[in-house]
Amino acid sequence: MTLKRATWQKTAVKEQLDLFGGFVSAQELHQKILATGKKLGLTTVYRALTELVLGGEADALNAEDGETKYRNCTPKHHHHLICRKCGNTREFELPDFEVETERIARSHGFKDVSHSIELFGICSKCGVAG
Amino acid sequence: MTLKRATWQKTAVKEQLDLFGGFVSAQELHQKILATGKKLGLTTVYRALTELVLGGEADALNAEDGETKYRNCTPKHHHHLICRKCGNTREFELPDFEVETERIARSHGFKDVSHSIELFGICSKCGVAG
DNA sequence: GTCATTGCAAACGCTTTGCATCTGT
DNA sequence: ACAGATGCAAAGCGTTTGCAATGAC
Repeated sequence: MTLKRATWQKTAVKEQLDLFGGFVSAQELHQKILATGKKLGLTTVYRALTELVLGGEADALNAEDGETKYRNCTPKHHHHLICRKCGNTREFELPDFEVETERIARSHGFKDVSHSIELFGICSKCGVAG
Repeated sequence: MTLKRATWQKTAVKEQLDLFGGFVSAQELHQKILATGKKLGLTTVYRALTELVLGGEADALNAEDGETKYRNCTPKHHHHLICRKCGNTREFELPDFEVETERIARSHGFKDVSHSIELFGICSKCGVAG
């Protein structure tokens, strides 16, 4: 039996993820924790994040740059609009679509559905220059 | 100036991508081409795919397993419903949503928008067993 | 004949794993 | 004290790059 133990490292990871709010890569999170003066291994951050995702306390998303980004699970499900040039992200909600995806999945006999919706574009700042 | 040259390798990659229809990883595509008797390097497949994406002839998507999947750019934009257990995929369309995403992006000052929508769930076959 | 393209192997970056040590319970 | 957790270093995996040979133009 794999019984979980509370450690300050795991607490630090969850705390920083919470504090950050948006999507962060494991490595960025690691840097942020180190910056607070706490010293812990990158491996531990990965393990803590995996644990959080499995426990439903965090979401994972595969970004375009190949990194896996994590975020604290928020009660209100929202999506991201990401600038291809500067990487700046904005959040938006899709109340109707949440229902729609459920319907589509059901009609195909799928259940226990989750969805990943990301919009990529050029933001107003980068659009002027490029 | 980087002027493009036509090679049978690039043709083979585009041809197989076309023929496949859905999302394929570079490695899968490489295997498929080898299976047709043509011999070419994996590197070449990656380079050909990158070229196709830049040229707007193919789309790229970062899958959950960390691989980058490519597909031929189809006039009719559709999305995927993927089974978490068996990996089986089904396609669906979201005519309304195509417009909706455009609207959302615009309202945030974004332009030149593309979107990635993937639904993950448990299909009927796997749902019975598991 | 030139110069982009190919293809192998080595390099890369992110993530995972092996294993000895440490620590929460 | 025991079993899970940590952290370093090394392995793993998909992808990219360096460079000599090749082939399209």
